[in-house]
Amino acid sequence: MNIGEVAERTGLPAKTIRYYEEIGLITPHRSANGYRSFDDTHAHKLAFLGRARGLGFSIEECRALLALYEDRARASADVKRIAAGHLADIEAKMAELAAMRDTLSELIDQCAGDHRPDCPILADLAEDGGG
Amino acid sequence: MNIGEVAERTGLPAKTIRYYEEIGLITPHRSANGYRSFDDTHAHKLAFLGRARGLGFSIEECRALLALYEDRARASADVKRIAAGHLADIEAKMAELAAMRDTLSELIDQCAGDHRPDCPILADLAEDGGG
DNA sequence: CATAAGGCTTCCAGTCACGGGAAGGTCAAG
DNA sequence: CTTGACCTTCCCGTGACTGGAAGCCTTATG
Repeated sequence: MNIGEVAERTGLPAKTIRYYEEIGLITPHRSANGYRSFDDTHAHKLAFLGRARGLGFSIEECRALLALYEDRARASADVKRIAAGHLADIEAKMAELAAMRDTLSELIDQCAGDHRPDCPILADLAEDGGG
Repeated sequence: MNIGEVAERTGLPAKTIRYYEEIGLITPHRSANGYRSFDDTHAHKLAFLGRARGLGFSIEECRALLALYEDRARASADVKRIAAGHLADIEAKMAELAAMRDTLSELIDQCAGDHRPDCPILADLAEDGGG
Protein backbone atom coordinates (compact mmCIF):
# COMPACT_ATOMS: atom_id res chain seq x y z
CA MET A 1 0.00 0.00 0.00
CA ASN A 2 1.03 3.62 -0.50
CA ILE A 3 1.80 6.06 2.25
CA GLY A 4 -1.67 7.59 2.20
CA GLU A 5 -3.35 4.30 2.98
CA VAL A 6 -0.94 3.30 5.74
CA ALA A 7 -1.31 6.79 7.18
CA GLU A 8 -5.05 6.38 7.33
CA ARG A 9 -4.79 2.89 8.80
CA THR A 10 -2.35 3.84 11.51
CA GLY A 11 -3.62 7.34 12.19
CA LEU A 12 -0.11 8.74 11.70
CA PRO A 13 0.38 11.69 9.32
CA ALA A 14 2.31 10.85 6.15
CA LYS A 15 4.92 13.43 7.17
CA THR A 16 5.54 11.52 10.38
CA ILE A 17 5.89 8.23 8.53
CA ARG A 18 8.47 9.73 6.17
CA TYR A 19 10.28 11.08 9.19
CA TYR A 20 10.29 7.66 10.83
CA GLU A 21 11.84 6.25 7.69
CA GLU A 22 14.43 9.01 7.64
CA ILE A 23 15.56 8.20 11.18
CA GLY A 24 15.58 4.49 10.50
CA LEU A 25 12.56 3.32 12.50
CA ILE A 26 11.01 1.63 9.45
CA THR A 27 12.24 0.74 5.99
CA PRO A 28 9.42 0.52 3.46
CA HIS A 29 10.05 -0.91 0.00
CA ARG A 30 9.92 1.21 -3.11
CA SER A 31 7.68 0.68 -6.11
CA ALA A 32 8.99 1.08 -9.65
CA ASN A 33 7.64 4.63 -9.73
CA GLY A 34 9.57 5.59 -6.62
CA TYR A 35 6.58 5.53 -4.27
CA ARG A 36 7.02 4.00 -0.84
CA SER A 37 5.37 0.60 -0.57
CA PHE A 38 4.19 -0.66 2.82
CA ASP A 39 3.07 -4.14 3.81
CA ASP A 40 1.13 -5.27 6.87
CA THR A 41 4.30 -5.65 8.91
CA HIS A 42 5.17 -2.03 8.27
CA ALA A 43 1.67 -0.93 9.18
CA HIS A 44 1.86 -3.00 12.34
CA LYS A 45 5.17 -1.43 13.36
CA LEU A 46 3.85 2.04 12.66
CA ALA A 47 0.80 1.39 14.79
CA PHE A 48 3.12 0.14 17.53
CA LEU A 49 5.12 3.35 17.25
CA GLY A 50 1.98 5.46 17.32
CA ARG A 51 0.84 3.83 20.55
CA ALA A 52 4.25 4.06 22.17
CA ARG A 53 4.49 7.75 21.24
CA GLY A 54 0.98 8.20 22.59
CA LEU A 55 2.24 6.94 25.94
CA GLY A 56 4.95 9.58 25.76
CA PHE A 57 7.92 7.34 25.00
CA SER A 58 10.68 9.27 23.22
CA ILE A 59 11.76 8.27 19.75
CA GLU A 60 14.85 6.58 21.13
CA GLU A 61 12.79 4.68 23.67
CA CYS A 62 10.47 3.65 20.84
CA ARG A 63 13.45 2.43 18.86
CA ALA A 64 14.56 0.30 21.81
CA LEU A 65 11.04 -1.01 22.41
CA LEU A 66 10.65 -1.89 18.74
CA ALA A 67 13.95 -3.76 18.80
CA LEU A 68 12.82 -5.70 21.85
CA TYR A 69 9.45 -6.34 20.25
CA GLU A 70 11.20 -7.98 17.31
CA ASP A 71 13.65 -9.90 19.46
CA ARG A 72 12.08 -13.25 20.30
CA ALA A 73 14.85 -13.89 22.81
CA ARG A 74 14.19 -10.68 24.71
CA ALA A 75 13.85 -10.54 28.48
CA SER A 76 10.72 -8.80 29.72
CA ALA A 77 12.94 -7.17 32.34
CA ASP A 78 14.50 -5.04 29.60
CA VAL A 79 11.11 -3.79 28.50
CA LYS A 80 10.06 -3.18 32.07
CA ARG A 81 13.18 -1.16 32.75
CA ILE A 82 12.53 1.19 29.85
CA ALA A 83 8.91 1.60 30.84
CA ALA A 84 9.80 2.19 34.48
CA GLY A 85 12.34 4.82 33.49
CA HIS A 86 9.75 6.58 31.41
CA LEU A 87 7.23 6.36 34.22
CA ALA A 88 9.75 8.04 36.51
CA ASP A 89 10.20 10.82 33.96
CA ILE A 90 6.46 11.31 33.79
CA GLU A 91 6.15 11.44 37.55
CA ALA A 92 8.97 13.95 37.80
CA LYS A 93 7.29 16.15 35.23
CA MET A 94 4.00 15.87 37.04
CA ALA A 95 5.61 16.89 40.31
CA GLU A 96 7.14 19.91 38.63
CA LEU A 97 3.82 20.88 37.12
CA ALA A 98 2.04 20.32 40.42
CA ALA A 99 4.42 22.73 42.15
CA MET A 100 3.76 25.33 39.47
CA ARG A 101 0.04 24.76 39.69
CA ASP A 102 0.01 25.15 43.48
CA THR A 103 1.94 28.39 43.43
CA LEU A 104 -0.04 29.77 40.53
CA SER A 105 -3.48 28.90 41.82
CA GLU A 106 -2.67 30.44 45.17
CA LEU A 107 -1.58 33.67 43.50
CA ILE A 108 -4.62 33.66 41.24
CA ASP A 109 -6.91 33.24 44.22
CA GLN A 110 -5.33 36.25 45.86
CA CYS A 111 -5.71 38.46 42.81
CA ALA A 112 -8.80 40.61 42.72
CA GLY A 113 -8.94 40.49 38.96
CA ASP A 114 -10.57 43.86 38.56
CA HIS A 115 -9.71 47.24 37.00
CA ARG A 116 -7.21 48.17 39.73
CA PRO A 117 -3.48 47.76 39.14
CA ASP A 118 -2.62 46.07 42.45
CA CYS A 119 -1.77 42.48 41.72
CA PRO A 120 -0.21 39.85 43.97
CA ILE A 121 0.82 37.83 40.92
CA LEU A 122 3.06 40.59 39.61
CA ALA A 123 4.18 41.40 43.14
CA ASP A 124 5.36 37.84 43.60
CA LEU A 125 7.19 37.75 40.29
CA ALA A 126 8.89 41.04 41.11
CA GLU A 127 9.85 39.99 44.60
CA ASP A 128 13.49 40.00 45.63
CA GLY A 129 14.80 36.68 46.79
CA GLY A 130 14.92 38.09 50.31
CA GLY A 131 11.27 37.70 51.20
CA MET B 1 27.54 45.81 35.34
CA ASN B 2 28.68 43.30 32.71
CA ILE B 3 26.73 40.26 31.63
CA GLY B 4 28.66 37.94 33.93
CA GLU B 5 27.68 39.82 37.05
CA VAL B 6 24.02 40.18 36.12
CA ALA B 7 24.00 36.48 35.23
CA GLU B 8 25.29 35.61 38.67
CA ARG B 9 22.84 37.95 40.38
CA THR B 10 19.80 36.71 38.53
CA GLY B 11 20.80 33.09 38.24
CA LEU B 12 20.22 33.18 34.47
CA PRO B 13 22.97 31.94 32.12
CA ALA B 14 24.66 34.66 30.07
CA LYS B 15 23.53 32.84 26.94
CA THR B 16 19.92 33.18 28.03
CA ILE B 17 20.32 36.88 28.76
CA ARG B 18 21.75 37.47 25.28
CA TYR B 19 18.83 35.53 23.88
CA TYR B 20 16.37 37.68 25.81
CA GLU B 21 17.99 40.74 24.33
CA GLU B 22 17.81 39.24 20.86
CA ILE B 23 14.07 38.70 21.13
CA GLY B 24 13.52 42.13 22.62
CA LEU B 25 12.68 41.31 26.24
CA ILE B 26 15.40 43.59 27.55
CA THR B 27 17.61 46.26 26.03
CA PRO B 28 20.87 46.70 27.90
CA HIS B 29 23.15 49.65 27.16
CA ARG B 30 26.53 49.21 25.54
CA SER B 31 29.87 50.31 26.96
CA ALA B 32 32.49 51.99 24.79
CA ASN B 33 34.20 48.62 24.32
CA GLY B 34 31.04 47.02 23.00
CA TYR B 35 30.21 45.10 26.17
CA ARG B 36 26.60 44.98 27.33
CA SER B 37 26.02 47.20 30.34
CA PHE B 38 23.20 46.36 32.77
CA ASP B 39 21.72 48.51 35.53
CA ASP B 40 19.54 47.50 38.48
CA THR B 41 16.39 47.87 36.44
CA HIS B 42 17.68 45.39 33.90
CA ALA B 43 18.67 42.99 36.64
CA HIS B 44 15.24 43.36 38.20
CA LYS B 45 13.50 42.62 34.92
CA LEU B 46 15.70 39.60 34.32
CA ALA B 47 14.92 38.26 37.76
CA PHE B 48 11.23 38.81 37.01
CA LEU B 49 11.63 36.85 33.79
CA GLY B 50 13.49 34.08 35.57
CA ARG B 51 10.70 33.65 38.09
CA ALA B 52 7.96 33.80 35.46
CA ARG B 53 9.80 31.19 33.36
CA GLY B 54 10.23 29.11 36.50
CA LEU B 55 6.44 29.05 36.81
CA GLY B 56 6.29 27.78 33.28
CA PHE B 57 5.02 30.91 31.54
CA SER B 58 6.00 30.96 27.87
CA ILE B 59 8.25 33.68 26.53
CA GLU B 60 5.28 35.45 24.98
CA GLU B 61 3.36 35.26 28.23
CA CYS B 62 6.43 36.67 29.97
CA ARG B 63 6.53 39.48 27.47
CA ALA B 64 2.90 40.31 28.23
CA LEU B 65 3.43 40.06 31.99
CA LEU B 66 6.46 42.30 31.80
CA ALA B 67 4.49 44.87 29.83
CA LEU B 68 1.74 44.78 32.44
CA TYR B 69 4.29 45.01 35.20
CA GLU B 70 5.61 48.22 33.72
CA ASP B 71 2.16 49.62 33.04
CA ARG B 72 1.06 51.55 36.09
CA ALA B 73 -2.45 51.85 34.65
CA ARG B 74 -2.82 48.08 34.22
CA ALA B 75 -5.87 46.18 35.39
CA SER B 76 -5.12 43.19 37.60
CA ALA B 77 -7.79 41.34 35.61
CA ASP B 78 -5.42 41.26 32.64
CA VAL B 79 -2.70 39.66 34.71
CA LYS B 80 -5.14 37.23 36.21
CA ARG B 81 -6.39 36.19 32.79
CA ILE B 82 -2.91 35.33 31.59
CA ALA B 83 -2.15 33.41 34.75
CA ALA B 84 -5.46 31.56 34.63
CA GLY B 85 -4.85 30.58 31.01
CA HIS B 86 -1.46 29.25 31.93
CA LEU B 87 -2.91 27.38 34.88
CA ALA B 88 -5.39 25.73 32.55
CA ASP B 89 -2.52 24.68 30.26
CA ILE B 90 -0.69 23.19 33.21
CA GLU B 91 -3.74 21.29 34.35
CA ALA B 92 -4.34 19.95 30.85
CA LYS B 93 -0.76 18.75 30.64
CA MET B 94 -1.04 17.14 34.05
CA ALA B 95 -4.19 15.31 33.01
CA GLU B 96 -2.44 14.01 29.90
CA LEU B 97 0.52 12.85 31.94
CA ALA B 98 -1.75 11.28 34.54
CA ALA B 99 -3.45 9.23 31.84
CA MET B 100 -0.07 8.05 30.56
CA ARG B 101 1.09 7.27 34.07
CA ASP B 102 -2.03 5.23 34.87
CA THR B 103 -1.77 3.14 31.73
CA LEU B 104 1.95 2.68 32.10
CA SER B 105 2.00 1.78 35.75
CA GLU B 106 -0.74 -0.77 35.20
CA LEU B 107 1.26 -2.39 32.40
CA ILE B 108 4.43 -2.31 34.45
CA ASP B 109 2.68 -3.99 37.36
CA GLN B 110 1.56 -6.77 35.05
CA CYS B 111 5.03 -7.36 33.64
CA ALA B 112 7.05 -10.07 35.31
CA GLY B 113 10.29 -8.30 34.55
CA ASP B 114 12.35 -11.46 34.33
CA HIS B 115 14.36 -13.31 31.68
CA ARG B 116 11.30 -14.57 29.82
CA PRO B 117 10.13 -12.85 26.65
CA ASP B 118 6.41 -12.63 27.48
CA CYS B 119 5.58 -9.03 28.19
CA PRO B 120 2.18 -7.36 28.59
CA ILE B 121 3.76 -3.99 27.86
CA LEU B 122 4.82 -5.03 24.37
CA ALA B 123 1.59 -6.95 23.93
CA ASP B 124 -0.41 -3.81 24.63
CA LEU B 125 1.65 -1.69 22.27
CA ALA B 126 1.28 -4.28 19.53
CA GLU B 127 -2.46 -4.69 20.04
CA ASP B 128 -4.84 -4.05 17.16
CA GLY B 129 -7.42 -1.38 17.81
CA GLY B 130 -10.05 -4.11 17.90
CA GLY B 131 -9.41 -5.38 21.42
C1' DC C 1 56.96 44.49 26.35
C1' DA C 2 55.21 39.69 25.90
C1' DT C 3 52.12 36.45 27.41
C1' DA C 4 48.49 34.05 29.55
C1' DA C 5 43.97 33.76 31.59
C1' DG C 6 39.50 34.98 31.73
C1' DG C 7 35.55 37.67 30.16
C1' DC C 8 33.32 39.58 26.42
C1' DT C 9 31.64 39.74 21.35
C1' DT C 10 29.31 37.63 17.13
C1' DC C 11 27.75 33.89 14.39
C1' DC C 12 26.50 29.14 13.30
C1' DA C 13 24.70 24.71 14.35
C1' DG C 14 22.08 21.51 17.12
C1' DT C 15 18.26 20.13 20.16
C1' DC C 16 13.02 17.18 19.61
C1' DA C 17 9.64 15.49 16.66
C1' DC C 18 7.75 16.82 13.49
C1' DG C 19 4.63 20.51 10.22
C1' DG C 20 4.19 23.75 6.21
C1' DG C 21 4.88 24.57 1.77
C1' DA C 22 7.30 24.78 -2.81
C1' DA C 23 8.53 22.45 -7.14
C1' DG C 24 7.79 18.70 -9.66
C1' DG C 25 6.82 13.48 -11.00
C1' DT C 26 2.81 9.83 -11.42
C1' DC C 27 -1.65 7.86 -11.99
C1' DA C 28 -6.73 7.16 -12.88
C1' DA C 29 -10.83 9.29 -14.83
C1' DG C 30 -13.33 11.93 -18.18
C1' DC D 1 -5.30 16.29 -23.12
C1' DT D 2 -6.41 17.99 -18.90
C1' DT D 3 -7.80 17.81 -14.23
C1' DG D 4 -7.06 16.51 -9.69
C1' DA D 5 -5.39 13.55 -6.24
C1' DC D 6 -1.46 11.45 -4.77
C1' DC D 7 3.38 10.91 -4.44
C1' DT D 8 8.48 12.57 -4.34
C1' DT D 9 12.44 15.51 -2.40
C1' DC D 10 14.12 19.61 -0.25
C1' DC D 11 14.30 23.36 2.81
C1' DC D 12 12.61 26.34 6.51
C1' DG D 13 10.30 27.07 11.03
C1' DT D 14 8.84 25.74 15.67
C1' DG D 15 10.47 26.97 21.59
C1' DA D 16 13.78 28.35 24.27
C1' DC D 17 17.59 27.89 24.58
C1' DT D 18 22.76 25.37 24.59
C1' DG D 19 27.40 24.41 22.77
C1' DG D 20 31.19 25.78 20.38
C1' DA D 21 34.34 28.36 17.25
C1' DA D 22 36.90 32.54 16.17
C1' DG D 23 38.33 36.62 17.75
C1' DC D 24 38.55 41.22 20.68
C1' DC D 25 39.18 43.44 25.58
C1' DT D 26 41.08 43.65 30.18
C1' DT D 27 43.97 42.49 33.90
C1' DA D 28 47.84 40.22 36.09
C1' DT D 29 52.27 38.53 35.82
C1' DG D 30 57.25 37.99 34.31
